[in-house]
Amino acid sequence: MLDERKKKVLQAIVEEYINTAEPVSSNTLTHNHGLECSSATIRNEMSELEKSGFLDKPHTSAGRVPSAKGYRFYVDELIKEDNISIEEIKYIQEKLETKVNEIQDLTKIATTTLSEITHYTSVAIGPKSNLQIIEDIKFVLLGSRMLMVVIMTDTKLVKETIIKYDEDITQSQVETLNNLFSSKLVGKPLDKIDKPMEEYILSEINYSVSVIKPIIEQINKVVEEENTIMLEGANRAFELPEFKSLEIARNFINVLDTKELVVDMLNTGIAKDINVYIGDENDNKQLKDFSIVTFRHKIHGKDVGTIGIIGPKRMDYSKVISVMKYISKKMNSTDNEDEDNERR
Amino acid sequence: MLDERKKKVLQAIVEEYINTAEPVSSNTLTHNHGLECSSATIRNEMSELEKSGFLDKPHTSAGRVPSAKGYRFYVDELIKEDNISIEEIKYIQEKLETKVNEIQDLTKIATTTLSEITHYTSVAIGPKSNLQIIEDIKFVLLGSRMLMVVIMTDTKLVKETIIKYDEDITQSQVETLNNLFSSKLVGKPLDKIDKPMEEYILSEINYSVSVIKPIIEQINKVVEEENTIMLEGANRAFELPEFKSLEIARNFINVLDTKELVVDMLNTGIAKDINVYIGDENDNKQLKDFSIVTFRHKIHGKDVGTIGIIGPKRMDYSKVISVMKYISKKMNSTDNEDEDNERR
DNA sequence: GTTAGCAGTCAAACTAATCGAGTGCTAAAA
DNA sequence: TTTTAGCACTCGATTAGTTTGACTGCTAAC
Repeated sequence: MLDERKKKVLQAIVEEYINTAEPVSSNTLTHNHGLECSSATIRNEMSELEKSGFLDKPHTSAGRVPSAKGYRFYVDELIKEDNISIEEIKYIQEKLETKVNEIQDLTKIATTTLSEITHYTSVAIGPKSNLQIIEDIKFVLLGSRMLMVVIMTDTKLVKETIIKYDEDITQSQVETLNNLFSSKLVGKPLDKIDKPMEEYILSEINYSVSVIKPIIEQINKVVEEENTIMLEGANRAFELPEFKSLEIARNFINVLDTKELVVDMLNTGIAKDINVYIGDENDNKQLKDFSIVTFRHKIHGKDVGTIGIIGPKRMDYSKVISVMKYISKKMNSTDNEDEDNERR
Repeated sequence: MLDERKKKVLQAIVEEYINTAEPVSSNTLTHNHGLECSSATIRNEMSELEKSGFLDKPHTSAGRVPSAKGYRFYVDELIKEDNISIEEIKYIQEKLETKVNEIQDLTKIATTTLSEITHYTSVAIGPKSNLQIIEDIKFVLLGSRMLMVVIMTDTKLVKETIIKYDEDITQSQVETLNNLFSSKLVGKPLDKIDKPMEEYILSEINYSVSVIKPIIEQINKVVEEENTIMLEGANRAFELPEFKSLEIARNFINVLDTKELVVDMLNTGIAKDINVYIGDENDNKQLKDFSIVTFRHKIHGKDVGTIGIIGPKRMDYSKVISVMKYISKKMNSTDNEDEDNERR
């Protein structure tokens, strides 16, 4: 499709633009990048690249900037080597080796590290509830009138919720609840308790509906609830020249402030190890000026969360992708060790 | 200190500036506010108010804007009546009557409502740990290798943490832990477990240190941990004309993104029901362009959290303070009902 | 196919001129 | 003594006009 030199020119333009945020002129390329030809030749190449839609021109007498198509080609075809330093690898290793007890903590660490190294804003959410299997469910009485329900899934995600009663709950009631709920729900997907199941549970138990009802309500509520969103380095975005535009800044804040948008953002696209959405490839209009790169963290092949980066279209894709690849690999290997431990 | 007319003029300027965000001229006041004198007279008054430091002038041929001292006087002396509508009262009542099981949920609702009504950004944090008394502590085994510790305090705040083991934990171990820890810690302040106590616990128990150590570590960690920060309506700030200045916008994001700053912000000043910090009254430089209004939510006279508003210096103090007063009153009365219930 | 060279383009930077909202002062009126 | 009308003055904001220079695109020679 594109001959070797055109590829080189495109690559040089993308990389130059990523660094400087200024439209790239034919001259800059002859001087700085190892292209063995004159600016006139480069102009010809640029002109053709523009015709085929890889480049845009802000106006006649400016240089060229990559179009969405240009970035896409760059990401898909032109990034070859990993762009990650030994120091960065060491730093990531160190961070990810921190001992954690809950997956959420690991996700948090990964999200922070990702933002630190790439200097972009990173976000993360947990897995969809109904993809998980309930592995254990326990009731705990706090004081005499607060009852906590704790649910653990096969991915070791722990959800808890509290019900407050107007009358005392006895320890023997708690035992009964423990037995009943674990016999009925363990092994089932973490999902809303449906009517038949509710009826069944109610029929099985010999005391007040007023105790059981709120429990089921609360479980359904906590299950439906989207997982907490983790957000790191939102302030870093403000260092970008792109943020001089108030509209862009506002869109950015708006997106990050709207839970649904972030969830959407992280949930679109499932196919590859690492997903890249460039500018208007995103469905959401407010995201048109941004690019998003995501990956899914898996345990035993099951999703336990999605971590992503949101930055300008002019994002340093090669760095972001490399770092993400490494973190993703590292997180999987950590899981495997755990798995091994558990099997021992 | 200030005669009646000067007060009137100052009040008019503050209110006009709050509405328009434009420097206020002597003319505007004669036309719109019930001041029975000419613009010349007002100019004389303004000039004197400026000399005594209540007003600032952006430049010679602009109108006047209130200085920090001006706002302060306005807040302390000139706001008389409540500025809250029946609709707003109804809305708040409705929201705060939502049945909640945990205080955090109530705090969250209050924070959201506050932001919705005032159109400013609101933040909240929980109480300082060591001010609370442990009322119950329970251990729950999840699966065979995950142990959850749940602590409830006298303010009904619930903290939980998880410890992951490499070997199985038995149910009888859990019982022993339950007995030991509740006998030792219930009634004590929610604080780090000190060395002597640790020694004592270790000496009392007849099985492996490797089980106990991580528990104490985790408890100490979760106790030290600052409470989650709740943040509502950060995007609303971007509607303000003040945010045209990139520096201000960046400061704002920076503050909200730095946990320590938000905690600081909410923790300074404890004296009054409602605390107002105007511009550089704040210690932190990054807050110099903002004002902060906070109040503490109490149960049985003990702090259970601080809720605050952060907005421009040109904040609608009368509205914010009125709404906050009402929410604060309402939250306390809700607590009292609970208290009554519990005593019944 | 490449390149030197030159005309043409256009945003950005600079300059000058004008406008007008607002003050401060003075002197007369109340 | 206080208030007010009136006028000169100030100074940022706006507008228009000019220059600059970083680009491209084309042409013609290599």
